[in-house]
Amino acid sequence: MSVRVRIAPSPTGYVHVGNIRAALFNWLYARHTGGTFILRIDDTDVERSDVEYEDDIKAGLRWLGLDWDEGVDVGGPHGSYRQSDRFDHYREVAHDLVARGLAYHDPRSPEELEELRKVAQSEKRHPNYYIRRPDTPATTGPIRFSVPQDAPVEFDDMVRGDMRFEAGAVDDFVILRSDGVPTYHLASVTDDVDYRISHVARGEDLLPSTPKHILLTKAIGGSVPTYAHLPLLFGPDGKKLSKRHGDTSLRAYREGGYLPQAMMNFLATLGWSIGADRTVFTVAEAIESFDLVDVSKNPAVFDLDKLAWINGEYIRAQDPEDFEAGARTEIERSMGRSLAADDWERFRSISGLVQERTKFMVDIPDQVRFLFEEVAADDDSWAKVMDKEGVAEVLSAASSRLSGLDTWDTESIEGALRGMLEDLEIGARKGLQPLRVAVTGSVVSPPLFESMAALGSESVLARLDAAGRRLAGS
RNA sequence: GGUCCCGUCGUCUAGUGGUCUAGGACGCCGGCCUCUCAAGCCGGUAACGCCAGUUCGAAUCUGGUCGGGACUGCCA
Repeated sequence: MSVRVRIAPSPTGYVHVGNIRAALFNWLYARHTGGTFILRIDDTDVERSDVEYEDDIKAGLRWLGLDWDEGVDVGGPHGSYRQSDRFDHYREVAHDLVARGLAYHDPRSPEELEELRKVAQSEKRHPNYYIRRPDTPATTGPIRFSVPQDAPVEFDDMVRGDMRFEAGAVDDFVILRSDGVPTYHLASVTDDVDYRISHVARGEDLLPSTPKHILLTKAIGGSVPTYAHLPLLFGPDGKKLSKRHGDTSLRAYREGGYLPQAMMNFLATLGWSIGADRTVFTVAEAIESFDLVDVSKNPAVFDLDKLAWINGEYIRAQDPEDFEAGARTEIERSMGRSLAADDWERFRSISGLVQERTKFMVDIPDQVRFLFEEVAADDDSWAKVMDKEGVAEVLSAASSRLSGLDTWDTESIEGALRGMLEDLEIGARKGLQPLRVAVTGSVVSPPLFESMAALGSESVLARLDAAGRRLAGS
């Protein structure tokens, strides 16, 4: 039997990294087994669903390279792959269940049900002990599935092993709301059956719902898929990763200077390991060795420090041309203008040095802004190195040394400035920092000689001069 | 309260009865390199929640206990 897996996100918010991790595992499993990866949109909650969010989901998947074989946009043999298009079908399924005596209309009010739950709780019974089929049949109210009480529900979960739920612990859940809209349980199970889903790999938060899904699947005559419940992603505080922890939406990382390959790699290490001594690996390698049965049972904390490190690893490993192209995008966006030819050349002459020290793509503009426009030294940098004894001498000595240069390149600049250090009998640290601040506007910058070479003699000399004047004036 | 899940360094994990005085990675600390910042290199820090039991032998098996978590809706 061929593997058919799906992800079924609800478009009720920007796609969460936890859902993306689940998508990744499903995708890896499909690619590893040569199976089919399906994208279905679970938009039964019409109130909260929005196309903007569906677009966000698709954009996120595309960004990461998680291509789907069937589903929204790409189509397939099973219709639209959007649940809101199939409401009539779900209603038929629900009413058919009622006709066969496997489900029933529940005429009780929410208040009555609430009361029953309270009673059950006070008696320390299963909370839904009393939420069962009333003695007298009704024809109005939401439709509940009548949970068979004769046998426990058992299944073998690919990550958790043998699972067993007592029938009495499963409540008669609603499958069709009184307004005729199907619930998640009905729509999801119906689709999984119709689409011939073979494996359902989803978050562990759905584990308690699984017995319901199995029972429903059997009731509508489908074959039960193999389940794999993935460990949840936690925030630093050990609670389910949520908005409270800041950036839980994939979009935040897409816009935050992270490389998609780095994100993929990081997500793959959460709950899965490719081997004892490896952390960084390619997508192809992950596909090669991934299997749902190897997924860990325990929850994983989403560690931003490690993500940042992996991102740096990927940035340094990028092809120089790719890095430059990505950097250009960031720089132009930050500066609000496109780079002129000479701007671009200046950047390219030190791009290798920038690549080595970039952790996030969005940090690039600040590192090289001095190449494109005049930069005023920030107060901290100025106070730290310029308000010191002998700085004026350093500035003028450097200026005269540099202005006498015939060739303007890294070697000659370094030669000139080393000579200056000897003349002044001061160390490199003390003698070069003022020049760095004067030229780049900051105590932190790419290497000085290369930066000067890239900027050009005219600008360098002018900035040294300007710094000297600012020093004299203060 | 109930049902269910989980428990190896701060974090992600390797580990399936002996090769574990528990390995790797991030982080952190120290050093080297060095024009700043990174990167790189070297070294260090730090864990089998606890108690019984099984066994010649347990991180690995069993029971209990403690701790954490998810679910408990006409949301998904």
